[in-house]
Amino acid sequence: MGISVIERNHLEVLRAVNAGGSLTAAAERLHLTQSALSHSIRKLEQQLGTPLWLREGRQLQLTQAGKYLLALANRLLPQFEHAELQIDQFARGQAGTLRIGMECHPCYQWLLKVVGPYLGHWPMVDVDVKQKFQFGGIGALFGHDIDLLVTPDPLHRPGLVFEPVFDYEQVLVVHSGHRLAHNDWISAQDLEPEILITYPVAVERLDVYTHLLLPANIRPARHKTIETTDIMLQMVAAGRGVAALPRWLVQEYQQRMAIVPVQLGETGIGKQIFLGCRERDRNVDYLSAFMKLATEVRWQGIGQGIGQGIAPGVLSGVISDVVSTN
Amino acid sequence: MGISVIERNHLEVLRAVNAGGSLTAAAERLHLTQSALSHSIRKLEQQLGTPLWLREGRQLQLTQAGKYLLALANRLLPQFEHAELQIDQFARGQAGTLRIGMECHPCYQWLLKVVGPYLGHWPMVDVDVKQKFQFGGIGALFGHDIDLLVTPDPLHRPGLVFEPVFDYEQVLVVHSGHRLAHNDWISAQDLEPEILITYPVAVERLDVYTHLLLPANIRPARHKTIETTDIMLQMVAAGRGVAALPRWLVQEYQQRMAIVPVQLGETGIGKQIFLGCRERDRNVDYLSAFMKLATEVRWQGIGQGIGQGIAPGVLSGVISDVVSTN
DNA sequence: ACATATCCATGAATTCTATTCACGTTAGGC
DNA sequence: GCCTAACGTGAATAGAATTCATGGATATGT
Repeated sequence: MGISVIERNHLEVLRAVNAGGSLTAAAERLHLTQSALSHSIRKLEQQLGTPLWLREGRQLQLTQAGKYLLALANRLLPQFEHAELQIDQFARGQAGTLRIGMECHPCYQWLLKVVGPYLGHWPMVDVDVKQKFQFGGIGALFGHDIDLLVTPDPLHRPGLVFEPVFDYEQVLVVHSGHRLAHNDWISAQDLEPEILITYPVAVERLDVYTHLLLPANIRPARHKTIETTDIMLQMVAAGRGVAALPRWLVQEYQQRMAIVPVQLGETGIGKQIFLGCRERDRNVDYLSAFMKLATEVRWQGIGQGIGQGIAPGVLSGVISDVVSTN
Repeated sequence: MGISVIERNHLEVLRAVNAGGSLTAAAERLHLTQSALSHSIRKLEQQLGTPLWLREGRQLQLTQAGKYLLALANRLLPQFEHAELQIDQFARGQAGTLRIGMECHPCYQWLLKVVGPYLGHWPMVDVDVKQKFQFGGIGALFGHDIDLLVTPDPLHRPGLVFEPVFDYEQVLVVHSGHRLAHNDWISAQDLEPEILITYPVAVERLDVYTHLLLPANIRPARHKTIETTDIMLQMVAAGRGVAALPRWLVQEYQQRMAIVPVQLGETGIGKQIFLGCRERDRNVDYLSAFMKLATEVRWQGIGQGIGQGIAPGVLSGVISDVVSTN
């Protein structure tokens, strides 16, 4: 049983040197003398039996072992840091922070409806929403970057649990004066001359494509991507293109914009959104409470939409809370 | 910027106390005095601002914060430990250990054909095969428990890369005197009176079910599960049941056993096996070399089978090398 | 080419931290 | 009620990590 040689400390050093570029800069970051760092590094290298940097002139070049440790540092240090925050919350009598990841753009509006009541029931829990993941939502769950994942693509695997939280219909949104505005439904051919606006994600994740366009082997005249739902709908209302969004979402905006939802395809495109978490976390009370609440909200008005809409002020207020991981 | 308070050290304490049940036992494990532990724990608890254990009489009960840290320890410590081993290998001039995970039972025979040449080309790389995963193969990849995954269910997600490595046909194996032995193909109805032998995995992962039985809503008379391919085929050869396996595998055993492969379903069941790794690792030379070699082996005789079979001795010899994670 | 500013390494001195030792306290078993 | 097993505490000590002072090496600018 070899005793521990790599300490958290060492990982901090690797990260700092990498970030600072030089030993001296790293020392500064760590509130240490350059000398201290030099000593500590030398000792570590001695214990490991291999150098971590090649000293080329006054440049430090990571060796293979060094790169390996740096990767480890980037992986583990965030977990240490988050653990400290979490424990600090425990210490203050709070239950912790629920980090929710979102893989589906328009679900944000739905999430807000759940988060509101949730925060009321669990005053000692903070909620944090993340929307960008280096390794995708699933990776973020496995990597403990988030605790819950809202996604249209569940993945029933050992270690993860998904539950459907709501169903909706994906429809085409067009300007109310649009030639397709009064169609019963839209075919792939109907879209051929159109400008299609979508979120900037891979085509495989866009249902208009997978369910309608790709099977018919048809592409719209143009395909533009826009990040935000609001701007997207502004474009549609201005007659500058068409978009595919959940029906309930369109209905909420319909009050104040000249837009119309139209069924996509002969049978319509049905979608399901899932909420997933790590299996181990199922007995974390404030987490399972969120899942329970989320599944209950399902029956409470999504799809009826109009009248339950959220005031724009509230909406944008909460949106600004969103934290994005690089 | 709060400075680090949780150290690897502390995680070791959490784990040791949990394993030992008492402070004294834990101290023993850590080659420390009980007093040292007590001091160190007190300091940690002070810094965190919350107790990690409730002292109930002479029993230690983990608090919420303590449980949280214990989970962290169980997650992070193995990574530290593996990193130390890996760096030790770097230090000895070795490239490291390639940890291959397997999610498909019969692929083992295929893997052997790749590992042999690979070990020849990369004398400084060790290979380790793992077959059980707490969180499934994907979880093991994300959690850095393995570096490569052999699986029939690839998952194209950001952060992971999969490549097909070989195709094969899944066939029914029956005793050569079996009533179905000379059928052109097998229908779901044909299986109804049979005893079906499979590996002990979920029905959804068995192609006989997903492709044949479930669609027809038919179940075989009995369903037995057996761990090992050899015993499974012994059973089949003894007329005690039928099984579904890759055609090439059956052909290899056919030389020394009275068994016959028969096509499953009218069109046959085609399968593809994939090799996956973390995207970041793609530029690790010895790892990408394995993937390259694996894709090349595809054309070299799998499916022709007979004559290239592996001698039973070699086979079982290597099988015993398999390391299973709890 | 020379001075200069950076940057890293080293050894001895120092400060700080972890560990031990010795003892006290508490809870449960017989 | 006494004995054992287990944890807590304070002072003493052994052992680390950190600093200080310094020197050598390498780029940069004039």
